[in-house]
Amino acid sequence: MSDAIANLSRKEQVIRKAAELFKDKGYAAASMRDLAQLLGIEAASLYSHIKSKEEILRSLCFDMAAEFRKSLDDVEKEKISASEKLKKGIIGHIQVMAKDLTASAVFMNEHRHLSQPFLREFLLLRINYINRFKSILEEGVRTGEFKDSIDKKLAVMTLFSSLNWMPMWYDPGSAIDPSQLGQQLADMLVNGLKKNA
Amino acid sequence: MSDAIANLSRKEQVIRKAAELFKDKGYAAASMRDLAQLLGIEAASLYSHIKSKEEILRSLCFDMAAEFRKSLDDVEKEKISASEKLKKGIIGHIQVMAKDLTASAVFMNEHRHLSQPFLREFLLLRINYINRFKSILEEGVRTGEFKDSIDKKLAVMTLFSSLNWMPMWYDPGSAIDPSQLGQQLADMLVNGLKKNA
DNA sequence: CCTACCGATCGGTAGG
DNA sequence: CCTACCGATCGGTAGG
Repeated sequence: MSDAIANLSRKEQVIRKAAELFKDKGYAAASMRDLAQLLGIEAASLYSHIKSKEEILRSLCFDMAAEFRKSLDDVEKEKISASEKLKKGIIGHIQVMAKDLTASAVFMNEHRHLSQPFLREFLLLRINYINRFKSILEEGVRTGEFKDSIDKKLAVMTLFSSLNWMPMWYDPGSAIDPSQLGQQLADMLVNGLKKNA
Repeated sequence: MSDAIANLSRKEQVIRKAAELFKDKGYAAASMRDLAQLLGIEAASLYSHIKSKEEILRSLCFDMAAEFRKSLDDVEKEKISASEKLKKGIIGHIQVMAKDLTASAVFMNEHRHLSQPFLREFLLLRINYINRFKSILEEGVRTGEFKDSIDKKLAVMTLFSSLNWMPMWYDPGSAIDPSQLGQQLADMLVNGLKKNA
C-alpha cells in the first residue's frame, strides 16, 4: 500500500507539472515529450502514471469545477441579502482560483480540448454554475437591491469574465491578497467606479 | 493587375476562414489540412496565397491591434471628462470587436502562439493600450470623478477581462446591438449594479 | 521507469 | 491550384 501512496503522489506530480505546461503552451501545443522532460523521465514512462494526455486535462477541469461548486453551495445556504450573497460568491470563487492559479487557468482556457462526452458534461456544469449566480442577481433585482435596468445576461457574463481572467494577470506575490482582491472586485462590480454623491 | 486583385481577395478568404478555424479549435489544434478542406482545395495550394500558418495569425492579431489603437486615438483627442472618455473608450473597443468577432476571439486567445519577435511586439502594443486606459482611470481619480479607494490595476484588468470575453458569448443576432452593449457595459462598470440611494 | 518502435499527422516544398 | 513527397513530431503501445 505504500506503493499505492507513492504512485498516487507521483501521479499528482505529473498532473501538476502538466497543468503548468498546459497553461504556458496551451493543451494542443504541449507535448507529452515536453512534459516528460520537465519531470526528468522518458515520454513512454508517463503512461505508467496516467492513461492518456486527455485524462490529465479531465482531472484538472473537473476537479476545479467541483471546487467552484462546493464554494457556491456554502454561500447559498446562508441567510443573507442578495448583494451579500453575490459578494461572498465572488470572494469564494476568487479564493478557489487562488488556491491553484495554474489549474484555474487551464480550467478556463483549455477545457475546449476535452472530447465528447466530457466536453458536454463540463459545459453543463459551467452553465449551471453561471445560472446560480444569475439567480442571485435576479433575487437582488426583485428585492430592490440592484437596478432593474441592467441586462442580466450582460451582468453575469461581465462578472464571469472578470473572475476568469484573474489567473492571467494576478501575481500571488503581490501586496493584495486573494481575500482583499475578492472584496475589491465585488465592491467594484456592485458599487461601480464612480464616487457616490 | 486584376490578377493581383483576385489574389488579394483570395488571400482574404483564406485568412477569414482561418480565423474561424483558429477560433473554433485553437491555433495549435487547427491544421492547414483542415483549413484547405474548408476552402475546398488541397493543403499545398494554401501556400500560393500565404507564406505560412503563422503569417495568418500575425495578420489577424496585428490588424486587430491597429483597429483598437485607432479607436482609442480618436477618444483621447476629445475634450471631455475622464468618465466620458472611459465610456467612449469602452464603446469604441466593443464596436471594433463587433466588426469582426471571429478575429477578436483569435486576437484575444491565440496571440500567445506568435513566435518571437512578433510575440514581444504584440505584448508591447497590448500593454501600451491598457496603460492608456489606466491613464484615463487615473485622470478620473485626480478630478474626483472616480473613487480613490479603487486599486487601479485591478480596475483596469477587470475592465479588460469584461471587454475581451465579449466575443466568447455575444450573439450578434441578439436583441442588444453593439453600441447598446457598449453603453450598458460602460454604465455597469462606472456606476455598478447597486441602485443608488 | 526504460528501449524500441508504431501509424498518423503535422507544416511546408518541388515542380508543374 | 494540383500531385507527390519530405523530415519532424505527435500520442501511445509492447515488452521488459
